[in-house]
Amino acid sequence: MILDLIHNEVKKALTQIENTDSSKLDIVVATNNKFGDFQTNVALQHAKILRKKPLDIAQDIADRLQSSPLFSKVEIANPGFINISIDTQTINSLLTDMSSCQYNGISQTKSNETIIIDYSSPNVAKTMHVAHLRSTIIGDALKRIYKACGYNALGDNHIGDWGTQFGKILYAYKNFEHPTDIEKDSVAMLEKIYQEFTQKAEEDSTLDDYARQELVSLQKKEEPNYSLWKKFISISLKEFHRVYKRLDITFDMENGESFYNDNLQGIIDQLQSKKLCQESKGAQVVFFEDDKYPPCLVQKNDGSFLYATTDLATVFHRQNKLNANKAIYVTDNRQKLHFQQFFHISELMGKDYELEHVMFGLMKFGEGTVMSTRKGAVISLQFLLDEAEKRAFDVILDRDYSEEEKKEIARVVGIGAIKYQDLSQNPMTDITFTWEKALNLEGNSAPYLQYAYARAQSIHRKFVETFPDHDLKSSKYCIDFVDGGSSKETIEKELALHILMYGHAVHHAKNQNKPNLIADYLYQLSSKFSSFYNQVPILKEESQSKRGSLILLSDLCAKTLKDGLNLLGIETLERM
RNA sequence: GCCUGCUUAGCUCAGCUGGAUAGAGCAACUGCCUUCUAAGCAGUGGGUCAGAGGUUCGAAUCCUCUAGCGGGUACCA
Repeated sequence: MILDLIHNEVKKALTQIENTDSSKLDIVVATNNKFGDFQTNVALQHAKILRKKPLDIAQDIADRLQSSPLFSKVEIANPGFINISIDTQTINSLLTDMSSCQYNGISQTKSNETIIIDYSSPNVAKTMHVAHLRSTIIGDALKRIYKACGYNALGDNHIGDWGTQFGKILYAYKNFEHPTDIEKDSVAMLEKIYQEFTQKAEEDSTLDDYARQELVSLQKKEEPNYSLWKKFISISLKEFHRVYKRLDITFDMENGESFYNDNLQGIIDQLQSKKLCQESKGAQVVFFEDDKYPPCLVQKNDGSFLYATTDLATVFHRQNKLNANKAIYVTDNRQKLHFQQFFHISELMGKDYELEHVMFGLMKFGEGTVMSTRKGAVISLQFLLDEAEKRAFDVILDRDYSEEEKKEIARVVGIGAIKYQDLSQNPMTDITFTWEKALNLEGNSAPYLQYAYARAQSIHRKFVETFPDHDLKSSKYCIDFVDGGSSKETIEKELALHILMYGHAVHHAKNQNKPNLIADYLYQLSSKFSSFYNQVPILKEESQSKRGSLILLSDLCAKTLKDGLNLLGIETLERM
């Protein structure tokens, strides 16, 4: 909002000058406060077009900006920067606007577009482990961010509930020994017999044939396989949902792969009638023009379908039944080619909305952090969360809270820390898992942000207690920074300006599908608040009106922290 | 082979469509708890942005090449 304001003002000035192009106009926060609050390099960009010296152009623009009441100072600097200082009255009025804004300064999209976010997607009969964290948490954050910007964002959990592995599981379940009480410790049991099957099949390949028979029987919906399959799914879902609940993750729908079974043949028919696929080595294959991508199989030579087929069916289900305007898939970057292929195919088939693949890097494991399904040394998500909560609990062990409060604090801090360490990193880069980092509760971590919030809330409580007659509703922002002001005034203004950038940060994160941009913003916000906290004792401020202004600023900062953390799916605490 | 991604401080990572002195956290070191919560604040040290060219007023960022590491590449998802 503040940027839009400046943007419009500069644009106005620019249009008064001939042959300028305001489409490239970019306003950024000044890199150093000696360069004012914001800066732009439009003059430099126009030097060539206008065939003038950049400094002259900058001067011309600056002259036109001087008269704006929004700015207190407009200066030019070599080689052609324009440095803009915001008038404190402007800041005060923007803060007032933001305080009363129900969206906390996040501008809302006018189109009521439906965005499907496809994330998490665990496989039935497999334990969720740390590597599943990324898709789940990033997808959930994206959904929250899109919603905050006014979109109709829907989460879909595309569960892996179909495929060849079920033949193996069925065979193993029927023939291997396992606890009869399937409800107990069940996913672990299913996983165990699956591993057992894999081992035995290495020695005895006839097992694979038996598994195939079980699969065919399942595909024909024959009993008992069909019922068993349903049971495996319900057991798995039950366990997944326990984890989701702990992580505060929700979905608007959970259409697993099997949901699309009845549409798969239709996809092949369509591809064939449009001559998009052809038979090759007994399978149905899509070839791309100029061999842009390697061929993509949509039906195996035994007639069964593949990943790409299901995904194509999903694309058109979302188009026809959900009226999607956009679908975002959150998966790891190894699947890049697959997404390129089926995105391209769906384009040829007449897809009429936008598809986007948000990829993230692999989770790697450092020394001493073994990660192997075969060796059974997996770090389960449950275990990781338990550890995080334990670590958080230890920090407050001696504090004067009830046992129940301590548990709640440990829960919020522990889960928050796990989420934050993932979300604060650029999704694209590989993430190296270490216990040290995952359970870090200091520095740039969730507790740091939660702590800033809790401190602000604490001030608020004490403020109300100490000044019971103070009417907060009649308080006004009165930041009155003057050039060369004290460090108190400087940090106050810096904090205010940063708060005003919240809406921009959220949209930036949305446009790039990078929640870490919000994490970054919030870390800086907390850091500025912590400095402010140390330098400006609000309750000691003698002027009543100034005191009122400071508490409003602290409150707005707290509100923004809470709002922003919520976008990352991280809870806040009133005390910790 | 072909396609594709990565390489920034001792470690883990930011760095937006090119902009002013490349930033954080951890680790190390120095101060600060009778004052709104020290999960904190203030500060110090630490860099050939893998290497070489190019594009231009200006490059960690864009282009080309080289090296190292990773991922993908027809019946898995």
